[in-house]
Amino acid sequence: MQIATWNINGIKARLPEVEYWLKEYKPEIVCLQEIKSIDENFPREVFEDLGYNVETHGQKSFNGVAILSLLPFEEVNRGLPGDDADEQARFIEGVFNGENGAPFRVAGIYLPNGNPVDTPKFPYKLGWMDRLIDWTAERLKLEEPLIVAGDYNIIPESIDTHSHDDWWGDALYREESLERFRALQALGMTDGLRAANNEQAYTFWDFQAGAWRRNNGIRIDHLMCSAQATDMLESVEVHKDMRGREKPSDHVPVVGNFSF
DNA sequence: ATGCCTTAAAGGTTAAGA
Repeated sequence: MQIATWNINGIKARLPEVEYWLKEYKPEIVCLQEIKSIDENFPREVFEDLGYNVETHGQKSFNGVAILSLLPFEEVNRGLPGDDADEQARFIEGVFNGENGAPFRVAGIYLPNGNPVDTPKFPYKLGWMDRLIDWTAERLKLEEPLIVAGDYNIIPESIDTHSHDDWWGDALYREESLERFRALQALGMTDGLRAANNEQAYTFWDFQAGAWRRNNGIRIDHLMCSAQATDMLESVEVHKDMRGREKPSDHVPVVGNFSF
């Protein structure tokens, strides 16, 4: 089973690319971020025609997440718990039944960027991560396969950037952010690509300054897996080719191949 | 990079992104 995450940077502009990619790879479950659309305007029929069940958590203009699934949803939850005042659409969770009938969970997240760090955006990011840690700790008690997939806006290690010095200090790559990412790992969530392939692979290249041409990328899109999911993880592919196409997103799909 | 592009949504520009 292929479970994927992709920050598409606007469904309206990216629809042809997403459609092409779904037809090419037919992943069972896809978490999309930055749909930049309200639920009513999300082109769900396009995906339903391809056999996907569609659940969205959108908002006007910015953010917004969705899950596309060839499997029926047993349950859907929207919004990261822990702050009723948070109106940003950055979290959606789906529960599915595997081949053996046992449930597994996939959450799609768009973790706040947090820049600039001297503005409220940074404490918002840290608070969001604290809530994600709390939520993850609760879910892990279920001892189910759990995959939290998404744009984490976190560079885990120096190998995940073309330049440690250029990025260190940025909200994506500094102590306060990384200590929370490590807290997720300490709970038992495993970085899928590092565990399965352990290779350098960027998932984002800026639109500006020839970042793609110069391969100035960073790895910020992750498949974090509970022990039960990691046991069934066979490989992780980063679909780098999608960045070189006609109207690309600045992120590329990250796809996990699981044995369930 | 003091945003060097690209997006959405507005509205003849602005805010946001990482």
